[in-house]
Parts: sequence; structure tokens; C-alpha cells
Amino acid sequence: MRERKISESTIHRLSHYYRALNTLEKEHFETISSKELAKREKLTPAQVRKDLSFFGSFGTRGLGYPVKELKGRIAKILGIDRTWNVALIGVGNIGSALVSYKEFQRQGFNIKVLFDSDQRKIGSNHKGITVLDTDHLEEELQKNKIELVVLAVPASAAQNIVDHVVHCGIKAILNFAPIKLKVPDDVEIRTENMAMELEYLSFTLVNNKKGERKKT
Amino acid sequence: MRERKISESTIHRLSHYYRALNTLEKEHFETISSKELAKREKLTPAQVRKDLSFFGSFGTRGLGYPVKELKGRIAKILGIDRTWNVALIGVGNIGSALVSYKEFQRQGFNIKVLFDSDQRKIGSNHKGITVLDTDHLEEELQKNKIELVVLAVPASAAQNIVDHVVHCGIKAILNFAPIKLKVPDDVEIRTENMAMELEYLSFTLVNNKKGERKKT
DNA sequence: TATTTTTTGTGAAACCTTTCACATTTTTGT
DNA sequence: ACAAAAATGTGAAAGGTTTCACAAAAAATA
Ligand SMILES: NC(=O)c1ccc[n+]([C@@H]2O[C@H](COP(=O)([O-])OP(=O)(O)OC[C@H]3O[C@@H](n4cnc5c(N)ncnc54)[C@H](O)[C@@H]3O)[C@@H](O)[C@H]2O)c1
Ligand SMILES: NC(=O)c1ccc[n+]([C@@H]2O[C@H](COP(=O)([O-])OP(=O)(O)OC[C@H]3O[C@@H](n4cnc5c(N)ncnc54)[C@H](O)[C@@H]3O)[C@@H](O)[C@H]2O)c1
Repeated sequence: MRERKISESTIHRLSHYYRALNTLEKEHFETISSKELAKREKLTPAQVRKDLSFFGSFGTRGLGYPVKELKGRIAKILGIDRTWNVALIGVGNIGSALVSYKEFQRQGFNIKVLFDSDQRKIGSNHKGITVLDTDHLEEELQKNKIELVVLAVPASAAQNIVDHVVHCGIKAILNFAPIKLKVPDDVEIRTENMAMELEYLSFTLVNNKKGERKKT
Repeated sequence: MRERKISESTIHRLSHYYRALNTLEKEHFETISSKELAKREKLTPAQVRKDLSFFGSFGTRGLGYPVKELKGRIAKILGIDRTWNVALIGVGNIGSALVSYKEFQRQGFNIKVLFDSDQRKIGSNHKGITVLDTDHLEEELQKNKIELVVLAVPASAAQNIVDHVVHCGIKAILNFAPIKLKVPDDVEIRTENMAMELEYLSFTLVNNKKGERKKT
């Protein structure tokens, strides 16, 4: 096995490189240097090279990286060279927005099933997908070979659902409930916490951080 | 001036402490030790103490931190001991979900104005707020003393709008468009990129990161 | 009141991430 | 074919963040 210990920041930057390479491909670039790629992503060339070097040597000295090939390599690293079966639980305000969002589908995150506990919603149709009853959650997750779950239920319901989701072997969860959920070590859960981002912005506003950057 | 250089992680942890303290207050705790607070947030006690120590000495040795007071101190640090006037631009799928989300209002982020460029949406009402025409963006942002902008427009429209928003002095933006926006150094912009989170999850799935943690 | 226990606040150490700097390789130009 | 220029890949240095460990202070106990 190759040696692992890749930081979260590196993975996030790979996502950025991937988008940049997509654009570059559309602009008909054949190759790109770390310098130019860094400039587009507001990073340093060394950072770009170091990030990529964790996964192999993809470039050519004196020339740079082959756009199309590097894009493919990163897709493979990120696991987006395939599609994933996704279930969305909680078809409320945010859940509905997510179902309507075509970008996920296009990126290979295929929302296959929807769940809700509200009788008025069960059986209804969202973008061609029927809303199922959470009572049949585990059974349906398995039947549809779901690999990734998006959670958009109220915070109070989230932990209970996560327990079921984990119980049937799901290893990746994207959570929108503003709560810290308990999962076993081998399950990755990412929480999208908008309130926290607003608080960060609020902090920068009251601390005028950017204005008085250097320490006095 | 006090010496600054607080990391993003510290601020995010303050947000977590704040929520934990809220809960603790409801549970009628008078004081809390760094040990207990750390346990609730899955951190180390040293981390909690170090984070807080950047802002002062709020605890009592042998006893811990006074829950109510510490909560107030953190609120002040984060700038959430007040309300902020917020404008939301782009009342589509995700925009509508955000307007309906009462939690923001309750947290002091007061969505005062909505904007859209779609004639069918302009003049319509969302949760008691009328949608205004983006043609009058700068004028209305100023009139309503907006301090923070939430951007929920298509990626293709985002940069142009940001330029206007920045032009009338806004210093904090929460962006949902999956694109890297250019803003001056003194403007803080946070981008909520769900696709990137999904990609991170996808990476952990293909790399089975959690399972084979230790380097071989 | 004296002793033990608890717990903070904080320098120093350990750890992790980014940047530097340069040998090496390949391309480009003459 | 050779020299100059461009650009990678990577150890080492620098910079940041987290954890350790302990003195100091307060609380609890006897
Ligand atoms: N709306 C937003 O803009 C927003 C923003 C940030 C975070 N969030 C979070 O996202 C989550 C959903 O928010 P929302 O605004 O869409 O709420 P919502 O009430 O509109 O939707 C929640 C949905 O979950 C369903 N539900 C409730 N209990 C369930 C259960 N046990 N099993 C299955 N489904 C269940 C409800 O029937 C409803 O359809 C909440 O945790 C909220 O805090 C929402
Ligand atoms: N829907 C989701 O779940 C989701 C998830 C992640 C990111 N996003 C991002 O959020 C943004 C909005 O997504 P959406 O699904 O709500 O799209 P949407 O098309 O439903 O909404 C976009 C809204 O912006 C308005 N608009 C377009 N140009 C405008 C302009 N120049 N000025 C003002 N308003 C303008 C449109 O009229 C529309 O009401 C997009 O950038 C999208 O990529 C959406």
C-alpha cells in the first residue's frame, strides 16, 4: 500500500484544481504550469506541485502538466470518475433545493431516493423521484445500493436517522442539521454549517480583521 | 491595540463552544470545566483553554468557566451580541430555503431585503419581505444599511453582483455560487461549496481513509 | 486552618502545513 | 548540437497549530 496521510486542505485544493482544469480544457489549453494554475487559484506554485506530488509525478519539466490527463488523474483521486448513489433524507426547504440542483447529478452524485416522515410528502414526486417513508429507510438504502447520504432533517431528528444510516453500512454523510452527530470512526460525516460561516463573517466585521492585519 | 492573529479554526471552535454553552445553560449548569466542554465537542481540554486564552482569562482555577458569562463573552467576540442587517440576492431554490430558515433571524442575522433580476419574482413576497429589482441594488443596500450579503445567484452572475456589492462598502459576503470570486483584501467572502464537500466524502470512500488510518 | 484536589493559564515541545530553493529534466532557440 | 530558458519534484526551512506539562490559584475536604 502507498503511504497515506493527505490533509483535508490538500483534498479541497484538488477540487479547486479540478474545476480550474475543466475551464482550461474548455479554453483549449494543452498544458498548464504550476505557476499559472496557482495564479488562477490564488495559491503558490510550490503548493500546487507539493499537493500533486503526494499522488505521483504528473508533469513534464520545462513544460508543465497535461491539462486533460491531470484532470482525469484528479478525478480518479477524488473518486469522481464514476457515479455515486445518493439518498436525500428530509425533503423540506433545503432538501427540495438540493433535489432541484442539477449540478450534483452532473457531477456524478446521483440522488436516487428521497425520504421523509411527513405523510403529506410521502408518495409525492420531486424531479421524478418519489418520496419514500423513513420507516423503510434501512431496507430501501440497501435495495438501492446507496453509498452516500445527504441529511436535511431538523436537528432533533438527525441523530436517530444517522444511527439507522450507519447501521446499514453507509460510510459517508453530508449533514445540514446544525448539530454535532456521533458516528463510528470509520464513517465520514461532513457538516455544512451555514450559521457558523455567518458567525465567522460577523467576527471579521467586529474585529475589522482585514483592515489592521499586521500585529501592532 | 491588542495583538491579533486568531486562526479560522479557533473562530469556528468558538462557534461550537457557544452552542455547547447554550445547551449547558438550558441544562442549568453554572460552571463548566475545559475538560467537560472538550468532551462535549470532541476536543482536548488544552485546546479549549488555549482558544479562550487568546481573548482573556474567563475561568476560575479549581472551578472552571461560568457558563452564562462565558457564553456572553463569546457572543461579544463573535459579534453576535447584536443584530446584523442582511440582504439576500437571488431568490431561487437555495435562496428561498434560506429566507424560510428562521434560525438565522433568531441568531441575529436579520434578512431585511431580497433581490432578484427575474421580473416574475420582483415584487413578490417571501416571508413578508418583498423582492426588489437588482437594478436598484446599490441604492437599496445603502438605504437599508445592509452590512452583510448572502449571494444565491447562478455562478455566471455572481462576479458582477459582487462588484456592485463591494462598491457600496459591504465587507462581508456569504456566497453559494461554486466559483472563486474576486474581492478586495478588506472584504471577507466565505464560499459555501457543497460540491466540494461531496468530493471530499467521495475521496474518503475511494481511499477508505478511516479504515487504514495508520501509515503502512 | 491546613492539606488535598481540581482546574486554569501558558510557555515549550511536538506535530503539521506551507514555502523556499535548487538539482534535474525537458523544451526552445540559435 | 549546444546553450539558455522553463518548469517539475522534493528535501529542508519556516511558519502555524495543537498538545503537553506544570506552576499557580482556587475550591473542597478534613
Ligand atoms: N432552510 C435552510 O436554509 C437551512 C439552512 C441551514 C441549515 N438548515 C438545516 O437543514 C435542516 C432542514 O431544514 P429545512 O429548513 O429544510 O427544514 P424543513 O422543516 O423545511 O424540512 C425538514 C424536513 O424533514 C422532514 N423530517 C422531519 N423529521 C423527519 C424524520 N424523522 N425522518 C425523515 N424526515 C423527517 C420534515 O417532514 C421536512 O420535510 C435543519 O436541520 C436545518 O437546521 C436549513
Ligand atoms: N440549489 C441548490 O441546492 C444549490 C446547492 C449548492 C449551490 N447552489 C448554487 O446556488 C446558486 C443558486 O442556485 P439555485 O439552485 O437557487 O438557482 P436558481 O436558478 O433556482 O436561483 C437563482 C436565482 O437568481 C436569480 N438571478 C439570476 N441572475 C441574477 C442577477 N443577475 N441578479 C439577481 N438575481 C439573479 C434568478 O432569477 C433566480 O431566482 C447557484 O450558484 C448554485 O450553483 C445551489
